[in-house]
Amino acid sequence: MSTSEVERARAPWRRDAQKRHDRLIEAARREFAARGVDASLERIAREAGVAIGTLYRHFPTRLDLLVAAFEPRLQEFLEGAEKAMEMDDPWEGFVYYMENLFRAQAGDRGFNDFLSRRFPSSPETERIHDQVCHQIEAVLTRAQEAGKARPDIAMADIVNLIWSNGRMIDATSVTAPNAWRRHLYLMLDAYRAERAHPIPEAPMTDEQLYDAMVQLNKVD
Amino acid sequence: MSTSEVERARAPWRRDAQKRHDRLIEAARREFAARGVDASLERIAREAGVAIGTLYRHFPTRLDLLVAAFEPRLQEFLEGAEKAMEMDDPWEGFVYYMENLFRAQAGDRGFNDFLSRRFPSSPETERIHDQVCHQIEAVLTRAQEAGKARPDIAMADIVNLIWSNGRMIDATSVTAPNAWRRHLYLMLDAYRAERAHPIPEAPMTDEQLYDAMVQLNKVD
DNA sequence: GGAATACATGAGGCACCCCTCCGGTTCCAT
DNA sequence: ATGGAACCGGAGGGGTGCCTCATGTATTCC
Repeated sequence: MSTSEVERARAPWRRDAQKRHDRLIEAARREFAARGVDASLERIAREAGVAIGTLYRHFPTRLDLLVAAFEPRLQEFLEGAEKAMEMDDPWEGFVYYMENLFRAQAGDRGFNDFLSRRFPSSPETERIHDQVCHQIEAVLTRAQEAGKARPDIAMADIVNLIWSNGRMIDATSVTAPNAWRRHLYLMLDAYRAERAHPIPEAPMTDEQLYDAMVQLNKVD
Repeated sequence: MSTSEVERARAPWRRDAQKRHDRLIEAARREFAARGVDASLERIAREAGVAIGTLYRHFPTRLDLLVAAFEPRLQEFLEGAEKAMEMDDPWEGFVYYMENLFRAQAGDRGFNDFLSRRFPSSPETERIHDQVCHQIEAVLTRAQEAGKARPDIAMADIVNLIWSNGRMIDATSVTAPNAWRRHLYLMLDAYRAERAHPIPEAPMTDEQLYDAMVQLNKVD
């Protein structure tokens, strides 16, 4: 809906091209959501009732299609994130942020993958990922400065939670679609400042984190 | 080593067959460890310097090869588990069990997958998985009865940790090979009785858990 | 040493997937 | 209404993987 308006404004497209473009995005949304970011492009084209060559004409790379398909879910996520920042209680804000994040992962396998990985070849997705990292940093720091979140954790630990949750969702989305929520609240108990116990390993550095997110693209 | 002795005793094999059998298992160990349980069988055969038909002759299904290849790592894991049961302090035992478990996952991508999934078609692996579930149940219950582990958690929650850790390892094994340990100790803080806050979702049932572990075979 | 048997080989069928390229089609402006 | 630009289709080349089976080879035992 918002997509077609924006896109239509962008260029004076032929009407048939516009129609196929829209159908491709719809099919991509379904397939990515159901099968993750590695979904078959040929299948998406088939699903959209369009030839594979046409898909490549509209979206030269997988990431182009990905970005177009995730737009609405990304907006939804960012709105929730903004709300978290505005909450009075820093801990409540942190909890709200995490629940919003985990829910976004749970709703869409593609978006789940998207949040877990990075795609160095795409400046557009890199920008989005940087933004999310900054959000996490901010919401966590605020909760720490209020004395509610334990001070010995870092952004990398939250990314670890994203990976954890991503896998939980892969396992449970069919069988126990709300299981992620239990896991989240259990994890939150680990992040509270009260009675925290020391951790015998340092958090990952920013480089390690980045490389690890890229690594997930290679893991089958 | 222990494998070849056992196998040699099992049947009066031709010497060349024995040699190829051993080479296949070695190659399988390497490949499963590096690429997970979905590693290419053709590649394993190539790696072993053997034709694909020969692989299938020795191991009619992938699971047959898997079981043969994981034998030593499974033994290692079970020994650690036994030690955990024998520790005096129930909480120490729980921690030791979890660290042993996570370390086993970290050391071998195939074993990592193996612990996260179930394979309904193989009675042999089902037996192993049942055994692990019982161990978890025992070591957790003991820590709970001693008042050290929070009483509102269940075996399913530990399996969630297995999934979480499995994904963390996929992400970090190349980049930050000890990251899983930090995550574990953070998680342990969530399991302590003293820190517990209520959780707004029930644990997964046994059926849900089983189905979820099977589901992971289908997720790409 | 030779026959019988156990074993190994690898081409080949099938099913996916990625991506390109060019002949044919559709649309729109004139 | 028609020419030319924009667009589309889909065959095809290259790759991976699973698994089978007819054919050829090695070993063992007499």
